[in-house]
Amino acid sequence: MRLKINNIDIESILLSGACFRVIKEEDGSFTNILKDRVINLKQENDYIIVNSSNMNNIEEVINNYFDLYEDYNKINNYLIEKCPSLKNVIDKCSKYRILNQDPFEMGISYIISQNNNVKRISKSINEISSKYGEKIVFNNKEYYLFPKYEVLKKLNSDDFREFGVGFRDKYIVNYLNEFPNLKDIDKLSTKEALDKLMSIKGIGLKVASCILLFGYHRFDVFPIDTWVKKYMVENYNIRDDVKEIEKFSKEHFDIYSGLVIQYMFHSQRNIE
DNA sequence: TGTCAGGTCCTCA
DNA sequence: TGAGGACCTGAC
Repeated sequence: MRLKINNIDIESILLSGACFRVIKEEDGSFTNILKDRVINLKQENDYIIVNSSNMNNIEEVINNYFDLYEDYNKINNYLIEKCPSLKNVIDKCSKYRILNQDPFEMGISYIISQNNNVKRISKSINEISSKYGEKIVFNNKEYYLFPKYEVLKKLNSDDFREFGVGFRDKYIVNYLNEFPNLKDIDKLSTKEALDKLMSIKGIGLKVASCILLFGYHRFDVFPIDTWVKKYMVENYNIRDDVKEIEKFSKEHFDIYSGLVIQYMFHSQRNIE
């Protein structure tokens, strides 16, 4: 199926580091495992060619996944008006979007991400999925969906240690124990939601922020990591201090701080 | 062989 | 209140 898309670059979005299960194919397309299906996408200018193990509702699935219902032009114009120095970085990221990904999967993925690198994070997530996720055969290859909560909640820390997650094994178990209490998180204020996530031992500010930004689509959190710190220190002449960066972000980027920080991370890692 | 990775927790001033 | 070290592990 061929779908019209507006002003996005799927390669830079999928390889931005927020998506741990995407595979870049030799033909330039991308195979990715979503919550309930495997998709293969190839961008040709303003169109993407979509193939999937499940074509049901596919247009809506793609539009939602790439956040195409959100008006980023409007947000970007608002940000440039509020903070003109952002124009440069926003221009570089005009085709970037925050993906709508599964909150449960994001929780476990970002717990695994702490003090870790993308290659190893992906390896652990793929191995957990291969052992406990539903098998999908697509284009004559086997893929595995991310396992359901009901399956993973039966596991203990030793079961997770098998997948190379190291000391994070018990953090994952803590998260699984608390996950049922997170179902109303959308109703909480951002601060309440962060506090709730951070009450789980093994989830700090950075991981909680990533879960809210990438799993719950909260644009007003601050996932400040080493890349973002570097950018802010170099470009805004502020101290290498999370609290100071957070204060600055809130003042200058308002309810879209998380998006701006992601733009900075994106431009710092992929462009400069 | 040592260092590092998109952090968090714990201990100790 | 915050600085500094420990923590799993595999890639380079």
